[in-house]
Amino acid sequence: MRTHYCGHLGEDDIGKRVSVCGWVAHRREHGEYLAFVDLRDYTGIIQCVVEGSIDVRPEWVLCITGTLRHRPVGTENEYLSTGMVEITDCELEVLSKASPPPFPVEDRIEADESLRMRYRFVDLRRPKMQSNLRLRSALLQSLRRGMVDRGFCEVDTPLLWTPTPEGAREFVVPSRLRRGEFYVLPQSPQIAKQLLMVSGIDRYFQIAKCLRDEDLRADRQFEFTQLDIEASFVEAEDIRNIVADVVLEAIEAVTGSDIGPVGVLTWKEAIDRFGTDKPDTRGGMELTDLTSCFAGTSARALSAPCVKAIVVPANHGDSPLSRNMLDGLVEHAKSLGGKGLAWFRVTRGEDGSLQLESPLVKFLDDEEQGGMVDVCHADSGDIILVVADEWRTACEVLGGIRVQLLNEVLLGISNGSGKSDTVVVPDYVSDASTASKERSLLWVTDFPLFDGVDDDGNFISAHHPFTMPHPDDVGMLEDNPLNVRSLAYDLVLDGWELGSGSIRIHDPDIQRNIFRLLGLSMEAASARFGFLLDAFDYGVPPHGGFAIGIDRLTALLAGEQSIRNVIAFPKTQTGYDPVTGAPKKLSPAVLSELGITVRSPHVGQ
RNA sequence: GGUCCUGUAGUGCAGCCUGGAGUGCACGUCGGCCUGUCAAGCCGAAGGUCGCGGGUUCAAAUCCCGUCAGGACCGCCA
Repeated sequence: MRTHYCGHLGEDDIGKRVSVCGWVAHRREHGEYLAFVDLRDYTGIIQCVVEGSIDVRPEWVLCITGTLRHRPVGTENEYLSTGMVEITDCELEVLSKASPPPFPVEDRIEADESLRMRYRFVDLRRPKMQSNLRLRSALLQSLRRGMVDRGFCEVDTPLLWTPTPEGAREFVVPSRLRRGEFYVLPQSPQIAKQLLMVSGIDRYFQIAKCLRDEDLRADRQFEFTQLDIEASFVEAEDIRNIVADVVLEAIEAVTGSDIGPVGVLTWKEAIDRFGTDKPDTRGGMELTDLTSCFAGTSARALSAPCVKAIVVPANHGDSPLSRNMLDGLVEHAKSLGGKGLAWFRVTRGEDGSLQLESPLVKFLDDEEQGGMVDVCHADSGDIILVVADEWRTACEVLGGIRVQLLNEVLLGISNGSGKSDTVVVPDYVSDASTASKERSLLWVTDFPLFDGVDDDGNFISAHHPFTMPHPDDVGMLEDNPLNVRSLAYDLVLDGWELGSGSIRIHDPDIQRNIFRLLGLSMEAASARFGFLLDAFDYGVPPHGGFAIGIDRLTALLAGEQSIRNVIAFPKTQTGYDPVTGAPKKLSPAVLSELGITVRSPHVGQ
């Protein structure tokens, strides 16, 4: 049926009789004797010349057979990859007619997202979405190749699984054969892959679907894809090197740019300097510590165990933020859990000295004001934003403000889908290269082992209960557990957490101790994942692993702000699938067979 | 569970603050004209539950309350 793809035709093919298949992108009729049809497939668009009148409409599916020739001099189209040639003497076969599409199949038209979701099959025809899906495919292929080349063995693990202790809500699947009992869909293949280490698989990987019943976000869907990795007889450094190599290779393969090497920050440093455990190190505005400046301050707003600041640089000597924007930031700080946000405008007084303007200035003595300006290296026109609180809260609130400023106010990051006003069908490789620019790729290491204490006084795993404590800190497990670091590490790209991993506990004594601190009795532990503990009795190698979020990596490389744009059929924020209408009610017969009675919502609460 | 933004013709918007006839723009659709366009051009036509419900008012797209849907975020979540 087809001899060539539309976008592949070029001057080398001139003179050939060709057949192309695709969708009508545009049609231009010039009366009775001349018409043009632009036919589109995923590779691009080719112009076909029809001498006579035609009856075709946009998005009809055609097979066009004709002779390829040079376009007449002066009619070439430099914006089209096939713009030097055209198909003439066309025979048109209509393979399928089509209703007018609900929105134009072009990148340059911004269609409403809910409409795009409902007609996803049309949306995916758009060149940008095509390039996103193909970028994802190329990325997966490269990652898989990288793992296989390093001796990793791809193993499938079950989707019908058992509850595991990772903390996220799980999707539940009723059993028909064992009425009243349930499977859950895995939040990750974590325990399965640890079992595989006991089995001597040595190096495992899987491109795995993970399912978590948690609220959705721009970077979170119920179901997402991870490159899941586990290896035996390794240390954290080994895992990190493998992951870094594979990821850098894959990024270079699909974008053409080498963004290595991968930086390293400890968790404490990341929080201290950037106020987040997933810092985007681009854009400056690191956090400055002002605690010592306000050690004995009488300003109640700044009297706290920790005082942190960021300096927003002057914009051509002028204040970078209006009063309105500052008010917005104060609100944002509160929504992030801060008590507030203090701001100070730095100005130059009549005598040439730097002065501060702020509602708080009257509460600060000269030494405090001068100290703040000095420590911040602030200059006229700058704005100093200050949060005073416990160390972690102060850092994290200011970190959230920093992200807000970098994303929305200062950088004005484009979403990458806004196209220029050309008709070039973007080639996914070159498009991704354009989007890559400068990147911030780094490891965050030395996470705390515990995140805090729950209401019952038990410690909460920061990662999961099988994470190995840092060997240097094991002595603190009894006296000072919250300061114990773990052998867990995250990979962070441009401020997005790309993945995380750890060295696992393989020593039963340490594991028992951790369970105890987590408030998990051995009975409770063995009820939940006794099969893993059993397995560990039969010869467990030291092991550790990692998991990389494919959706996020693809979105970043594609220049997309939401992973929905790199997933073929995503769900909305309320978990609805606009294409199929899922989730739906089940018939009483089906429910009965499963032994399930549905209580209507809002009853019995 | 919460905060914020959006909802007007098939599509993308303007109108809303400051109430006065569904008021307008562009694209698309349909019809006509047009032999080198490429987001073709020109002429004409059709196309509306202003998301939905209630309230205020002589009068509501506009103001108020509620609700639904989509989105961003907090909580939650590797």
